[in-house]
Amino acid sequence: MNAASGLTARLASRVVDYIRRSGLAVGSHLPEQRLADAFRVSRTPVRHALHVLAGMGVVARRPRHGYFLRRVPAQTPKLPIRDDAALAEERYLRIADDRLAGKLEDQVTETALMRRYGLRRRELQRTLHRMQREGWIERKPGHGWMFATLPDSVEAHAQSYRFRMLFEPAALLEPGFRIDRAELERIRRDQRMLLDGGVHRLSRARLFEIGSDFHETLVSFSGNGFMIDAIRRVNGMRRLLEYRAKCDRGRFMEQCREHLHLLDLLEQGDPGRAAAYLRRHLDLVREKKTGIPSSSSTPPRHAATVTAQL
Amino acid sequence: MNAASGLTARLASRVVDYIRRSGLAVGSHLPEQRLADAFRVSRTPVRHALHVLAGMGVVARRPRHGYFLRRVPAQTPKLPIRDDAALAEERYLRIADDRLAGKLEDQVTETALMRRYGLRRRELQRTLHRMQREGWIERKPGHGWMFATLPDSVEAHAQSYRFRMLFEPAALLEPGFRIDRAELERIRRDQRMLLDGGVHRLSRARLFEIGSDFHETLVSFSGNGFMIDAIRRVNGMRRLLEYRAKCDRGRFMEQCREHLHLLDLLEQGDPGRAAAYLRRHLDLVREKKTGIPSSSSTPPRHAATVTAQL
DNA sequence: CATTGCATTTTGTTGCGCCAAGATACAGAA
DNA sequence: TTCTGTATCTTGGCGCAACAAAATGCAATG
Repeated sequence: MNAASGLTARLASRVVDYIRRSGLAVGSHLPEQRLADAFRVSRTPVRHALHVLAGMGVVARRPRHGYFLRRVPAQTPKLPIRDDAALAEERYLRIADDRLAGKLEDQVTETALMRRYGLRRRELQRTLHRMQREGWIERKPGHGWMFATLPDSVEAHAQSYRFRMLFEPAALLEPGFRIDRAELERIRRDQRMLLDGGVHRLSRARLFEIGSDFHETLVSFSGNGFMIDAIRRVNGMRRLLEYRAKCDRGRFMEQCREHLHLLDLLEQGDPGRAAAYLRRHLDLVREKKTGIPSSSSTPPRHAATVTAQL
Repeated sequence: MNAASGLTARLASRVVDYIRRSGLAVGSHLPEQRLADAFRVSRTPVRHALHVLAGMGVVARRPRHGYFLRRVPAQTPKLPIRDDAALAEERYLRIADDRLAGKLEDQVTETALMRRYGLRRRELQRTLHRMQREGWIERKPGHGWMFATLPDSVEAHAQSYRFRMLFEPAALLEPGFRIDRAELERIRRDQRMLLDGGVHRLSRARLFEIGSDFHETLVSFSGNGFMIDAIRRVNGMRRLLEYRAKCDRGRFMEQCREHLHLLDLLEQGDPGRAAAYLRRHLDLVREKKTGIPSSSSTPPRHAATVTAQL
């Protein structure tokens, strides 16, 4: 059973999800068209997915009758996915690491990179375009690419936190703010897991991911597409910015506790306090990361003037 | 003299700029290598650019001696540019317009669009990818694309202004805030020109552009890359959002006056007041565009709580 | 020796055709 | 009917080759 095409693998996972969610009884019939409609695809890929699941013993096929549920799969939906995204990520990181480690010149050509990393043009281009979007490489006017002088890590960090402090707390106060219980529970579980030893067990990359996801999920509750977009983009640059910063796992646990407290505040239905708390949280992290003391030392006149308009 | 390749055209413009800026005397020699170094390209495209300029009478060629300045070109650097970006924009708008006018189904395939608009795959895909980034179309799992249900125009508008009110005024208070005199004068001239009848003379598209540019330039003074990115993205969606909103040219002139006043405040070196003014300006525009009254009617408790942390 | 003129090499884009994967249509079984 | 099984059509990704554009090297010139 080879890894199948992207879609069939993804569908297989989604079908498993669907089964577990819908609480179907063992023996239930799984009509192809029903699933196809649910997932907005045609029957063909659904059929392939079911074939894969049959191989895993989740469903059984009765010729001329279709597929039937055989056992509700264990918690893990299993991932035999030919993980394109992960491969792309790996390529990205390989180049990013080399660049940040000073192993790549300021100016490079595509073919040189293709040779060096054994990539095909398409793959490389996708990676370069991503970097371009993130603003740390740009095309030269003629041929080749040029790495932008990396924004000074500390200053960029400070900038990102000042930006976040503006809109993340405000996101909690948006008129469209609605908590998605399931999502909230998910990020709460993640944070608990981190406190429960995960901080020391997981890779840095994974820690980044969970942290980013926490804030992204909160902002997504606001329903404000512009803010959601903003937090995504800031998060997209976090890894780059934090690459050289050391990872203080002690401080990280503190952050988790703050995250959990924030969730509690939210659930108590007081978005005002939650927002204020989030703001202080961000300010603390900012101070820790950049060493620049809180802005409360700057004359508060400006801020007061601005917010007086509220 | 055909439109030449993108780079040569762009170079031609830049060379003209360079000539006008450097105040070279008529008759000066323009060594290819010097220009090539200045623009970070090789001599080849520089030579092509000079050839084009020779055709326009800006420079003269003496065989075996190279190119010499013949007359310092008039104010306008002239644009014989085969404007790729503009073509892309046109394609984008053509599809966007049709969609917004309800002429396109919710689900479409690439080839259908290619036929309908006579585009090549590459061109279409670039357009679709842009739309995807902007969040109003997405791939179906299998084949084809699906237009997302457009965010309700009024609500999206309100969201964008709430977002802008958070960070645009704050941009003026960023520690790295530095006014670029030349840029400031440029946008001031633009606004004056609008007041001076431009509002009624120019196309809607051009009005959009000048308005977007005004705010983008202000935010760019902050030096905060995240905020600059944010305003660019918000502006990128403005045209789409305002497509169906009527264009009130009277109100537009009022906006221009406010813009000019804002520039005055900035020049007086009081960013605090400028920020406050900008915030009120945005709030007024928001109210005008969405009909939703100012948020001051909502309990100010939240805002106060948040900003108390400043 | 700096610079042009020209030839050659390198680079990156575009068009085209192929093919796996998805959509669709239809016949037949339950 | 409703659903499966199967055949056929369509879509869109991928690699290759050709081409245009840019870089590079070198001889010739003032």
